[in-house]
Amino acid sequence: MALDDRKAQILSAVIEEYVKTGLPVGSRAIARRYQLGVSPATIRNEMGDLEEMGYLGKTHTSSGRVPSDKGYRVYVDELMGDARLSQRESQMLESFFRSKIKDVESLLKEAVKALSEATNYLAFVLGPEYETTTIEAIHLLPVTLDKALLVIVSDIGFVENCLIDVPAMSREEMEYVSQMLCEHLCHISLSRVKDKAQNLLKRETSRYADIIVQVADFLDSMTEDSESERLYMGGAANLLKQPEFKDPDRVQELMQTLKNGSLAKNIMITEPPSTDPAVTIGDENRIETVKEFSFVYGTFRVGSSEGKIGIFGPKRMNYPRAVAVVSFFERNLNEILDVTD
Amino acid sequence: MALDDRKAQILSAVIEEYVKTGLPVGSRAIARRYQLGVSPATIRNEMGDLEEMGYLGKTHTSSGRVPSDKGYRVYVDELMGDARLSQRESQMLESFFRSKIKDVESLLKEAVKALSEATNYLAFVLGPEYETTTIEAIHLLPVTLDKALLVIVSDIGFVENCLIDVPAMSREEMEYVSQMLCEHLCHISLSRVKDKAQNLLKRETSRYADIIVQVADFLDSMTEDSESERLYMGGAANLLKQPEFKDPDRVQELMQTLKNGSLAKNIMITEPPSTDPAVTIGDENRIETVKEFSFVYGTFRVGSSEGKIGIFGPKRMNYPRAVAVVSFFERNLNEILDVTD
DNA sequence: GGTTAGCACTCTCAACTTAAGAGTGCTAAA
DNA sequence: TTTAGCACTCTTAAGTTGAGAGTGCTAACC
Repeated sequence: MALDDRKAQILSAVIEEYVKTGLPVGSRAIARRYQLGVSPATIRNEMGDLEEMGYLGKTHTSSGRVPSDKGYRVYVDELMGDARLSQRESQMLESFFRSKIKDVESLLKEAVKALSEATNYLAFVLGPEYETTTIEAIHLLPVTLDKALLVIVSDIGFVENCLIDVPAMSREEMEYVSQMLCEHLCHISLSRVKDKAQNLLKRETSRYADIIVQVADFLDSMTEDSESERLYMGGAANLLKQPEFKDPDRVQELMQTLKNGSLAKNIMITEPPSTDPAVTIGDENRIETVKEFSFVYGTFRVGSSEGKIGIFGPKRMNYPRAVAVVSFFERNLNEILDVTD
Repeated sequence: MALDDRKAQILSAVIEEYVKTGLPVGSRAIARRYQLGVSPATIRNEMGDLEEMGYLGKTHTSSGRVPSDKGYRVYVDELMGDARLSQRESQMLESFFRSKIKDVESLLKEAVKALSEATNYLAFVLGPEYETTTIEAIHLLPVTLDKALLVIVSDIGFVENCLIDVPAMSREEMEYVSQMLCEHLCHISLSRVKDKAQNLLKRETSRYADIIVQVADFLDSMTEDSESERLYMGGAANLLKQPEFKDPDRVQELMQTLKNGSLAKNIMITEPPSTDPAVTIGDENRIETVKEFSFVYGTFRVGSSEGKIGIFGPKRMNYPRAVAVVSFFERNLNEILDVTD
């Protein structure tokens, strides 16, 4: 049985109604609120068909209908229209983007905040992968007699720093060490720079060996905690507003999910349908704990690597709007990161 | 009526029992589980007295007793013993502290994480105040032709950086500008450095004026968002485990409280009883939204200013342990920050 | 006089009952 | 093919009830 026009209309109506209210949708409600020109009984028959085809489900024998994952999928892919941001809203977000360009990291953090507020779901950014980024500059700056500040700038604008111990040395000498480090380690991807540092260490048995060891350690720690550190989240409290979280056990569960990095893992291992922004719905996700949720996310490029920005929320999500907003952020991020690069 | 020995024992017993179970405590339970050598009826009489004195309350006429804020207070001040961390635990935490010394900011973040895990409450650090810290060093580093990295190191080891636009200039010239900035702005507290920058600007009408403006802007933004940025929190999910958060509305409320900075505000305006660590209980707190909670926090000094580290949880808190753990963190933080300074 | 046993009384909580309401599926007629 | 009608199912909220826990009071006890 194919999805004829009327079935499509009814499916859309059920989903939109369900997204709005969170309650199972009955034939009456559809007939009343959507002018389809047929009686509840007819709609009932159609809904029966839709259920048989797997697009709708029931919570119990005599309840209204609830969309299934498959239902959401066909809705997202074929039925729903494009939502557009209001002029006012897109202007506000636009000016936000203009004002927050300080460095990549804080830009991404601010974007998360804005995205979560714009959608009322949890927003996240999965930062660009460290492995493929390269080191742009290394500097050593005097702080006190025996401490120096090591600053590492990557090609994508991330700046990391830490204090290291140094033997007492003159300004010029420190300058020289900086130069030396830069010469050997700059413009090399983070995944390979560690080996380079090792090599450098072998040749250099002088008083700078200790410094090189500390630089290498720091480079290590940069890539090491990348997994969790690269993920920024914001607006978790938004999720609690959803009626699906009336149950405190589920809240617990959700918090666990957020903490242990399932979000990031899921995005990395779930093959999204090839839309942009990508939408993965419920069971399509690969990590068990997020199979009750949906993702909408886009990709942004910065330098030679890429990151993701998107939202995470209940399957019962306003997809047209979610797609529109995420798409907006994706576009703007790409523009800005391209320019400032 | 004074708190004689037996009343004190019974009050302690009620509080400890209530902290354990979260349920109102009856006279039977006390008689059974604590060997006080008297019958439930006697305990009942004593509990009646304790209620009249304001140390205990009831949830309804024929329920067991529940500690009042005043009850907790006298318990914390006079009745509870000192808890000690197990050797194993203090060793683990000790070694954690040794391993995480990278820079002040990440040390504090890690401390929050560890503290929340050790106590199972929400942990927080209120970072040292920016206003009173001074600038230790300013550096300008070339990144690309028309961009430079501005790095500002404060006396307490915080490092902030941002990218700024610069006219094309030689290495030496940039070095010179760095020097110039440092000469005029270093060793001055952040609250006064903005005026200095203004002065500098008046004299300097050359091509560096634009740079100085950007530096001033950045200094501004550093102090500006200090309020919220200085507060690190961790372990919010822990709170959800508490039975008092079975009710989703309260969870909502709590999340709101955490988001809008009530924690920090409360600590700043609430006069704590002069113990160390400080403990403020329920109604003693000044911000309305946290009057159902307790704080246990200590002070650490770093450079010329100070910060707070502590936990936030329900009034029904294991105070002996909370005090022991927070005290441990406080001590260690002070030691480390004193040494690395 | 402090302590205790006994007992009536209060209140909560969980289990059960009930009635209203929403929704379905089926049948038969239009 | 559509629709009206109707019996049936299931949920939900609002009582109802009984068991259990706890109290306060009184009177007896040491």
